[in-house]
Amino acid sequence: MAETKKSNLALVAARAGVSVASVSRVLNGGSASEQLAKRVREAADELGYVPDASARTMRTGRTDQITLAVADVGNPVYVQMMRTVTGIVAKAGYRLVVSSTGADPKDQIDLVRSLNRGYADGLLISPLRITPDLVEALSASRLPIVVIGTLPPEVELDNVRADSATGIGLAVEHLIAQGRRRIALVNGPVDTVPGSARLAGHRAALERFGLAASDELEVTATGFTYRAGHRATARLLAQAEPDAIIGANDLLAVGALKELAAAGRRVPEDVAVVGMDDTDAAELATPSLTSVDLGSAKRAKAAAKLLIRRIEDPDAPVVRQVIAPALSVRESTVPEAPRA
Amino acid sequence: MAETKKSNLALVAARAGVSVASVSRVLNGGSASEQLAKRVREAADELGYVPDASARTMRTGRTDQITLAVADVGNPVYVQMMRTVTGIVAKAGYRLVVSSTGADPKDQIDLVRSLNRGYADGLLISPLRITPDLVEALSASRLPIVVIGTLPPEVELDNVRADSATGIGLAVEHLIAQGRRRIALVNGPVDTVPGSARLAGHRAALERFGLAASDELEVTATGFTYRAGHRATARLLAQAEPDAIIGANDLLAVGALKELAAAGRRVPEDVAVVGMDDTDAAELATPSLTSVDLGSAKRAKAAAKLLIRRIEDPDAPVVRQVIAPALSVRESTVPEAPRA
DNA sequence: GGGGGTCTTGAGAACGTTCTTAGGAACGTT
DNA sequence: AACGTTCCTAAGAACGTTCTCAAGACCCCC
Repeated sequence: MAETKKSNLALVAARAGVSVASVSRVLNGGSASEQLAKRVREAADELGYVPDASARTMRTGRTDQITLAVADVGNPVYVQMMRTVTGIVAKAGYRLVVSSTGADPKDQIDLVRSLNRGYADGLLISPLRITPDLVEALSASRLPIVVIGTLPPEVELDNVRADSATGIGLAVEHLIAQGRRRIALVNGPVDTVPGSARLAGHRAALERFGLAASDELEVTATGFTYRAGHRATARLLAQAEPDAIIGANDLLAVGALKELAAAGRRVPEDVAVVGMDDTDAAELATPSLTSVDLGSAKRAKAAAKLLIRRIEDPDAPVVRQVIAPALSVRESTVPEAPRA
Repeated sequence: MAETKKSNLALVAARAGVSVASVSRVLNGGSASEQLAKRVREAADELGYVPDASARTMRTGRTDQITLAVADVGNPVYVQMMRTVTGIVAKAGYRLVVSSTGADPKDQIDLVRSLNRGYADGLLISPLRITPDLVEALSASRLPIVVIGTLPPEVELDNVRADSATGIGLAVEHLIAQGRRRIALVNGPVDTVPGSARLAGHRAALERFGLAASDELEVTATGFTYRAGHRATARLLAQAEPDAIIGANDLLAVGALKELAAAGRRVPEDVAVVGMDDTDAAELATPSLTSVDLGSAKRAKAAAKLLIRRIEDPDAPVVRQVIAPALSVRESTVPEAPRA
């Protein structure tokens, strides 16, 4: 069947002895006589015809693609989101393309701008840092956009966010129930969206339960990575004697586990550890990691649905959703945790 | 500046009082008088002009995009590849889009076919399973393609592969040097490219060192995941008494670590464990995992360069590269492994 | 048997860009 | 003063598709 040469509607039409319009109609399921349809399909097969995406896009204004922008493909929480989103958009007839932007807001701005060239019908973005420039670029974009993460309240964009504060509250409550009192936070950079939210959440939770927050119990890692968590925990142990550590995400918490082991502290007997995001890394860790499920899969799902709605109805009212957190208890906080 | 309405070259040209051709020339760096260039740029700014990607693509035949198809975004080895590739293609002026296909060859075939519609200028693909249909689709594609992974020898495609057999040889050699004799393999599905290669490599290595290969020491997990490794190792321990376990990738090996801990075996004292791919997961594990570096970063880099070359010179001779493995020794095989 | 309807098909415009071709102005040379 | 060069700019075709519009064929019913 398939010829090697690139073919187009005109060639197919010529071969079938019909007009270009008819070929297009047949191939797109329009009405046509059985006889003509058969001739067209045969000709298309023989020529190995494949429609050209850019020509179709130019004509229709649609790409049937949705872009998911993630800051760090190495973070398992984004992996979870990718998996969820892929399924949802595929069901609605869109292809998902993933764009890894890096942590720099400049790259994200470039991406948002470039999408205005018409690479995709919509954008799902979960920015690590929200700068005024980024907000400006997002707002100015012609493209339907749904932001996963917290936005300034005045921004008129569909938005699904986690509730870090409540999530940390769950962790603190659980730790206090286990008799812990010196509950430290190994945070990521505080100029990021999750970093600032988790710092505030930590302080609020301690206060709520009548524990004094102290600078000693808060350390800031250089990123949301395993290695950064490792180093930051070393600093923490040099300056304080926590009996519990909350990592601002699972990777940081795993880094803390590592450093605690190296420092000869037993987990959870000497120090309990809690992660956040409840990703595969939490289950995979030794001991397995109690983790705050911030609903990454639910967030991704809600965001994807919101985006599809927005694409189909650009004038729909702006929706802002908050996903409630939950706690997954594992070995790192209770000696006799249930095993899978 | 930016108007909200979508604009095009004709609008810019009208506003600047010049022809469409001149606007295009100015914006693409062609020669033009300073005066005209200035008028054009001002008009473009005022209208918030953004060129349309599909129109440009239709005219030029280029998208300046490269697609990377990965079977499983959750596998850290692909994360490593994505990171590497992003940098290389960006330097050459391409945008990278990642497509997550799932393990089903059918999805991969769909992707390859759809790319013939002109979504990208080239494809980087690392198939888990190579079926005749997939080979057929890859060969029939008009698009420049580089395959990361082993291909049937008759396929005329640029290709970069790992050397699993030698890699497993390194692991076995190292384990034997540590006094191990009953060296088991926790493999992934054997109908996959890496699965079959690693099974063959295991048998060859045992034979080479004068150890008898036995079915008891080989178990096959349902996938290359942490959970599958966990379960498969449980089966292994029920049927044999290994003093060393090689996981066909790091996730399987981490699963083995977990199961060994649950079964009360000490690592590395009772059982040594080696992973493959040398990903972040190996360093993150407790104890940290000795792992065979199959050169995923190097492979990705070489493949990206090959693809760019192929795009720029479609008639270049077919290149097949093999990346040599290396062993990263950590705590899971030697009691006193060096710590980072 | 004629009028009005439905159904099938084709011609051609349009989407927004790039690039070829060629016209005209300015300038230098003979 | 005529001619050749060079530079700048404009006109218009082309990429491949979809979709509107109109024309023709056919059928039904009064």
